[in-house]
Amino acid sequence: MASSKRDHLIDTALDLFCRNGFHATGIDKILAKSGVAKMTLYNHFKSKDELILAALRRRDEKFRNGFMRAVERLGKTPRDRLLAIFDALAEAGAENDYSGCVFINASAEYARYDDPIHMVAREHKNLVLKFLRKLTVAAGATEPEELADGLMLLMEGAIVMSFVAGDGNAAAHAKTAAEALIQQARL
Amino acid sequence: MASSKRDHLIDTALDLFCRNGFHATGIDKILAKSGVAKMTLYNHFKSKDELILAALRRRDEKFRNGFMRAVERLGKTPRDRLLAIFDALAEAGAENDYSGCVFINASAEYARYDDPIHMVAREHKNLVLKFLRKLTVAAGATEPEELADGLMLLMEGAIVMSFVAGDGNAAAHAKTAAEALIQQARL
DNA sequence: ATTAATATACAGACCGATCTGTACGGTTAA
DNA sequence: TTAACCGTACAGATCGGTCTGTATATTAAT
Repeated sequence: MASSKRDHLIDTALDLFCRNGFHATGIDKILAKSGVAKMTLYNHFKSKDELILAALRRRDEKFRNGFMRAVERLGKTPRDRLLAIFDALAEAGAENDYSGCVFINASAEYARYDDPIHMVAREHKNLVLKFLRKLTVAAGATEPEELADGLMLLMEGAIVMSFVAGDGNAAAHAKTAAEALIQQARL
Repeated sequence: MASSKRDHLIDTALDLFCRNGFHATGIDKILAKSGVAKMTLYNHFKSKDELILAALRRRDEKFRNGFMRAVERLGKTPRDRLLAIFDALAEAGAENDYSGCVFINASAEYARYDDPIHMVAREHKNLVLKFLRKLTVAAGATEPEELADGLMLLMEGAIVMSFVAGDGNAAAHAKTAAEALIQQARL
C-alpha cells in the first residue's frame, strides 16, 4: 500500500507517454490525470527521467509476461508457438488502442546510444529476442539463432508498419512471412 | 539562389531532428547552427511544424532517390535486386553516423493518426513499399505483393534492431531471412 | 547616372506560455 | 504525533513566435 501513489503515477505516465510521447507529456499533465500532488511525485522519483525509466521498466515487465503467456496459450506445440508470436502481437495491438512500441518511441526521443532511457529500450528488445531464441531452440530449429533473428525482424517490422504506415494487417503479413522462414528451416 | 537560406535551414534542421529528435530541437538551436536569422526562418516557414514537414519531404525524396539508385547499382538482375535492398540499407546506415529512420521517429513524437507530420511519415513508408512491389513484380514473383510485404517487414525490422537494439548486423540478418523468403517464392 | 523602391537577411529585444523542479502551509489518517 | 499527501505559489529556464529597426543589394524610374 505504501507505493499505491507511485504505482498510479507510473501507470498514468506510461499511458500518456505512449499516446503523446515523452517530451510532449509534461509533468503537470501526468499530475492532473493521476490526481497526485507534485511533491508526491518528486518524493517518489528524483526527476522526470527517473519516472520515464520506471514506466519503461514496468512496461517491459508487463509486456514480456503477457506476451510469453499469450504465445503459450495461442500455440500448443513448440513449432506452433513460433507462429503464435504474431497472433499474440495482433492481440496486444487490438486490446489497447495503441499499436506502437513505446521502446522504439523512447529510442527516437532519447537517441544517444548511452542515454539511460535508450539503454532500457535496447535491453527490452534484447530480452524479447532472447525469448524468441528459446522458442526456436525448443522447436528444434537447426539454426535457432538465425531463425529467431528473422522472426524478430518480422515482429519489429510489423509494429512499425502498423503504427507508422497504418497497416492493420501487418501482423498477419508478418505471420505469412514467418511461415516461409519456418518452412525453409524444415520445421 | 532565392531559396539558398531556405535549403540550408532544411538541411540543418533535418540533421538536428535526426540526432536529437523534434521536440528536443528548439528553433534557436537550428538558427544558431545554420547562422540564419529568426525572421528569415519565419519568412520561409509559417511555423516550426512547417519546417518539420519540409525537412521530412526532403528526406523522403533524397532517401528514395538514393535508395533506388543504390539497389540498381548493387543488384544487376531483378532477382538480385531483391537482396540488394539490404546491402543498400547497410550502406545508408554506414555513410551517415545515423542508423535510424527519421520517419519512424516522427511518428513516435507526433503519434496522432491524422497529424500532418505522421501522415507524411505514413506516405513515405507506403512509397517505399510501392517501390518494393515494383521490384518483386520485375523479378517475376508469383505473389509479388506478399513477397514485397515480407521484404518491407524485414527492412523496417532491420532499421529498428539497428537503431534501438544496437545490432550492427541487422541488415545482414535481414538479408539472410530475405533469401529464405525469395527461395520459398521459387525465384 | 542618380535616385527611389523593393526584397532579403541581419541582430536582438520581447511576449506569453510552458517546462522541470522547489518551497511552504494546510489536511488527513494511522 | 508522525508521516504521507494535497494545493498553490514560485523560481528559473526555455519554448515558439512577433516585433522593431538596420544593412545590403538589386531593380525601376527619373
